[in-house]
Amino acid sequence: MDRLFALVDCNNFYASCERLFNPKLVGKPVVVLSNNDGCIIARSNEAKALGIAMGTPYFKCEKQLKAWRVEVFSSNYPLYGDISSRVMTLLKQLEPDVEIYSIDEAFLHLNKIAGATLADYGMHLRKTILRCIGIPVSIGIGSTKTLAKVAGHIAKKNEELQGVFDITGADVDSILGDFAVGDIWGIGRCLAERLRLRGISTALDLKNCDDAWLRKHLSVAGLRTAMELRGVSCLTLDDCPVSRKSIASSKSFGYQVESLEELKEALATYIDQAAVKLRKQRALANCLEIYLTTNRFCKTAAHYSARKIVTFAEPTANTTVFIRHAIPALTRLFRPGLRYQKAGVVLFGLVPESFYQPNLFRQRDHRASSLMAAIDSINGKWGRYTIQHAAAGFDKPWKHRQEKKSPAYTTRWKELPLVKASWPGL
DNA sequence: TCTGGGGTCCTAGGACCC
DNA sequence: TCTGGGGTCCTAGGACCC
Repeated sequence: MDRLFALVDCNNFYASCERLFNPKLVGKPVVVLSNNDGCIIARSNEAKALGIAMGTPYFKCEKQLKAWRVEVFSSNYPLYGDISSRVMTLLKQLEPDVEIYSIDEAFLHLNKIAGATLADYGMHLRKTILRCIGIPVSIGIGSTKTLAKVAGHIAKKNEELQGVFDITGADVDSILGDFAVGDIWGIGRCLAERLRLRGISTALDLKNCDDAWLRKHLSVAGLRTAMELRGVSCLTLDDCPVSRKSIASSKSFGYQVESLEELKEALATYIDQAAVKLRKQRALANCLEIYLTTNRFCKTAAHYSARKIVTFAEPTANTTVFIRHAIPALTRLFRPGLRYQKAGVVLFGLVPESFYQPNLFRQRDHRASSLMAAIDSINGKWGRYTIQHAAAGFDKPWKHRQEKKSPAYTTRWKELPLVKASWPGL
């Protein structure tokens, strides 16, 4: 029996999440901003129809959006994360083999079913998700992941398909001939431009390229993409989640920060966030990288960006150790008189907790891991920052902007949606 | 004034080894 | 004049993804 791939992609996911608990947004143009209310990262169909481009800096289009009466939201990750896990849980109930690819996409394995077309089955999945969760999805079906992605793209763009397209039953070459090379999964802006200069502008052109040429100019990844377009499956369904190889935390500041003290607070806060993720993954880090940067768009001052990697004597998940090593490194990178825009931390060289190798010359500090576990448990119960390192500061004035955030409807008791009912005659 | 954040993979080149 | 060969590991940088 042929195993086929389906890609389930939530339409305009963040904008759709905002609509779930705010039905007055239905039919209206909605956009969602990135962290720090910086750029537009999600748009409803109505917003797309107005010509609002993905990634536009908010400050450049704020007036225009107001004039068009576009509804604008800061990103609300607790909400999107929760809705995403509901969609994924439902998918796993409907199909056994599911790979969660991103917050709004999943790949599935489909089996050919006697008596029903794959498109019919896709339609059934789509309707079930819409009925149970309220999120519209597009579904693409193909013999490889890359072809399923192509099919998903077509399903989304062509209304008459009602959100589902099965490329296996279609004239693949004629579809690929109309499909821009830059829209292929794995071909980004740079490669698309490089290909275009060589006269390769459609997916069909790429599919028909010579293997040796592809290997040389686009590396193994490009060759693999072309193979997948030919129907040769090179990418498998990855249905057990792999542990991360690095954990990062960084954010732009709400204003340009000049003082070392504020940078220290911010960095300690980001370290704290990354360390919590690390411990959740039951892992230890061997290395930590810190970096800070001034505004790269600023034309009046030279851009400064610096980073420093610290390696530990033994892998750890202890926030105190991370902060103790990071602060001196930050102090060395700090240049007075500059206006810093962003700082961040990356924990890497991760190993599972169970792989911990004791240091011959040192005794493991078991009290530290108990302390971390206690802090995580308190913060888990009473909320983030209930207990924290003093180094992370308290007021955090440098924090990023989030001026238009909707409530955490599904993850905070205090922010549950209110339902108002009125009865005639009462 | 104001331009996101968090990941992965691949390659080239240098350092180093025998 | 002519300065090895083969291998590993690490890092930086570039490209991609959502």
